Amino acid sequence: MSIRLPASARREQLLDVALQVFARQGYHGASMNDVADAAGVTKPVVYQHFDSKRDLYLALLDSVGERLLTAIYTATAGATSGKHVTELGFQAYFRWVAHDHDAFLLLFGGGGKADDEFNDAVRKVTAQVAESIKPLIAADIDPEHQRTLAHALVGIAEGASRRLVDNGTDFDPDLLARQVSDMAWAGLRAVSRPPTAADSDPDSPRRTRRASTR
Amino acid sequence: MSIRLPASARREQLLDVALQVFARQGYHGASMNDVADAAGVTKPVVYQHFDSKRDLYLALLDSVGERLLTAIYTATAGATSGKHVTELGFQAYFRWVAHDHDAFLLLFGGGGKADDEFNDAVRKVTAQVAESIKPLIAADIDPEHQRTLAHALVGIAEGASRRLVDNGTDFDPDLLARQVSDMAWAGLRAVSRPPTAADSDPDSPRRTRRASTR
DNA sequence: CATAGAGGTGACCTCAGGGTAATCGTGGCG
DNA sequence: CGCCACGATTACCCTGAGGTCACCTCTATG
Repeated sequence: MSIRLPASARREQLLDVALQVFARQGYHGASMNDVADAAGVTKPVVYQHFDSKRDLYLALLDSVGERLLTAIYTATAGATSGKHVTELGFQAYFRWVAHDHDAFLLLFGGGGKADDEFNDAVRKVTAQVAESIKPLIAADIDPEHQRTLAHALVGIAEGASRRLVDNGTDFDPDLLARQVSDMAWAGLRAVSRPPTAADSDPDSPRRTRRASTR
Repeated sequence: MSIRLPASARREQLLDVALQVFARQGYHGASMNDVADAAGVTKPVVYQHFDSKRDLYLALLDSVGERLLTAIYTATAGATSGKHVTELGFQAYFRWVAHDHDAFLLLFGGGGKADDEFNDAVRKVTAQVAESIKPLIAADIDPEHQRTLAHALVGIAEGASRRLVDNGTDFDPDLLARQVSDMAWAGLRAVSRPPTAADSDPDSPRRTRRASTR
């Protein structure tokens, strides 16, 4: 038999272990037995703490999403300028990825289930991140356009992270944040300002900026 | 019994139908019976054309990835400037998403399986897109940094698309491409040029740019 | 019209895996 | 010391789904 643990500790351990297992093997690739084994315990124990596999997985998604969001919120709370917010935000994101590797895989690793409830949990996170980004975007453009750009920025973080995570190489999140936020901030500034001569392209004359995405 | 089709036509139909089914229900959520039913046929027919579920899914990933890549390659072939390439590239991507909705979901919708072979198929696509983007990035920066930015750009397209696809709203891919590529191109230009006074932030003094991500 | 072969089907096998019921063992408390 | 309650286990059920086999049916062709 395994070491006995008080219920609350066991529950925490199960969440920890399940995160690893699901991150590595995906939702379907991981059986409840796998989770139990990884925790050094048998299946019914898992069911004493979580009603179902879904339940366990949702609990994980929530807790993991929460961690990312608070990391970003607290990191950017003390920022003094748009550029500063951008860099600190990316920094928090990449630190989270570097530190909480499995959490990133769980949310964005693609091992999930095509399930409305699961999708919602993930989308809610990205949407909230995007929302926290929106203030950085020039207020004089169409809100729909703003949202598009905000989600594009979230995509930047995801795209840069995924490559490194998939690659398996360790990386310096702070350096990454500088590299990426430099680009992102420059891009953000540009959308609100009239183009300079250097930006224009002789082959595609400047068109008028329309108002809506739809 | 269903309408009889010649083998090649049936195979094409199965690929078509399977794309829809897998895109909507995910790899695990869709059974081979579902695919067969959707094609108006029974399971053994599917197995006459594909050795296994994996086989079918991989065939789909390949064909779908191929479509995206050629769309981008042909679209950007005639471009005359970096900015132009950027816009045409995004345009091709977003048009692909708008037109081949299910293909996007299959590759990036997260309904996949946490499987090395599947991941490789998807990663190969994003890596190739990133590779085609790399020439746009200032050549005077570290190659690893270049790759990071290239993948970040791919992330932009993915992030912007995912929101719209998940949302279910139709969108104008060309408008989207303009909005996004404006930002992206401005960002790309900035990383190669020394920062202007307007870009600097009094609270975070300019640091020296280091060379590597590792 | 007979027949070969391609296209298609119903029924089945097998097994992984989610979930449960009954039981066991042990540590703390009266 | 005895016993209760909580933590854990063994053994099981049962459904869903991947995959296969033997058989059927239609159509083109000589």
